[in-house]
Amino acid sequence: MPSSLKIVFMGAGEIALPTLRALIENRDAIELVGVYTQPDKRVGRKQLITPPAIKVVAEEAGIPVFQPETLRKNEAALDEFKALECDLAIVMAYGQILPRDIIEAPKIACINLHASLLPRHRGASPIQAAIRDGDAESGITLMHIVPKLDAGDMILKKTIPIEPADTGGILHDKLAELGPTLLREAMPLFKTGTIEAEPQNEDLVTYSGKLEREHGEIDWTLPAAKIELLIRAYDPWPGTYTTLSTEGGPKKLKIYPQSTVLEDIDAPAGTVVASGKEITVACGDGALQLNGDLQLEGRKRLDSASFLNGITVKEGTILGTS
RNA sequence: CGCGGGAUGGAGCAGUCUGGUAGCUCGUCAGGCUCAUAACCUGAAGGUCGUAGGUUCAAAUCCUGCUCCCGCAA
Repeated sequence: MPSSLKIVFMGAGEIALPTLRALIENRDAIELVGVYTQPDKRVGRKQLITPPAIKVVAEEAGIPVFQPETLRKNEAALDEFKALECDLAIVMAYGQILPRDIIEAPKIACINLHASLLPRHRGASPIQAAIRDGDAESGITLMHIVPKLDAGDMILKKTIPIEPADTGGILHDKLAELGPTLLREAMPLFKTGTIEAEPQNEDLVTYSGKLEREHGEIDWTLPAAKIELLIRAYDPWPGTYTTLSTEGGPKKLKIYPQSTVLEDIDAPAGTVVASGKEITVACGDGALQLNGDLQLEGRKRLDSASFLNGITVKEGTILGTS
């Protein structure tokens, strides 16, 4: 009788939730001995201490939760991890680079679910990068963890197409649902001990770093098609914005999907060339008709027609840093 | 007490500094024009100005408490 696998799950991002839930529901076949996630952090306007959703779900299921600030050069945390004596460590959007000692601790393997088709888009923002770069498809890759970030040999992949209406948020949710499926297919491999893995082609590697709010500032000198991708890729995080000068001074203007690329418009980048129920902005190549919601700093998010009822944006207005 | 903006007919805003008849864009309804229209013209309905108190002859406007929303920050 094969004893059930002892598993440690490590994750922090929302994308890991369906996978964690699947593991919890599958506790007949496996033994979930611990869940690692990020420490509680101050969140929101009120700066309330908020636990990660992963922690809430794990605690509801009665699974021990660990939230070390870091695992690097942390003897106590390392001993704690080893004491769990797990067979398998499953990592998904954990937000920490694991030191070698942790990687080598599990008896069978330390594996990672990464939200891209590796070797494309290693790093912290693979979902946004896939849309931003105009990829035709994305997916989840299951791989072995090595000390180098997202560079391990690949075990399994699941691919889905990127639809024209997909935003970072939509694709994120689709990929999150892929996690449990992928794991279900992979689990038998670990039980039998035969794991075939394919090395990544280093020539095809791309990286996408952690995104900050400032990355969402629109550079109107880019081609319209590029900006359209950016607006979709960065919704809902980090969001895209430009600057609109008002009587009260320059204000941040958030721009939400969707938008339409128009050809054959010749005007300086950032110029509003049409203003009706929506505004059209000239870009480095072509122009972009902003059909999605707009939101001015301090105001509510509005559909573009409502927004323009109250705030007039005349043709000829220049958006961006003035 | 992290910093800041806001709450005004159904929607979005102006008016607040310098108290004195409630205004704009849109929507709704009715009528007109038109082959026709989401277009255009005319008219109408619809507001205890977030909430509680204070100052005043008089408060959307000045003062104070409270609630809710949003931008930054994390």
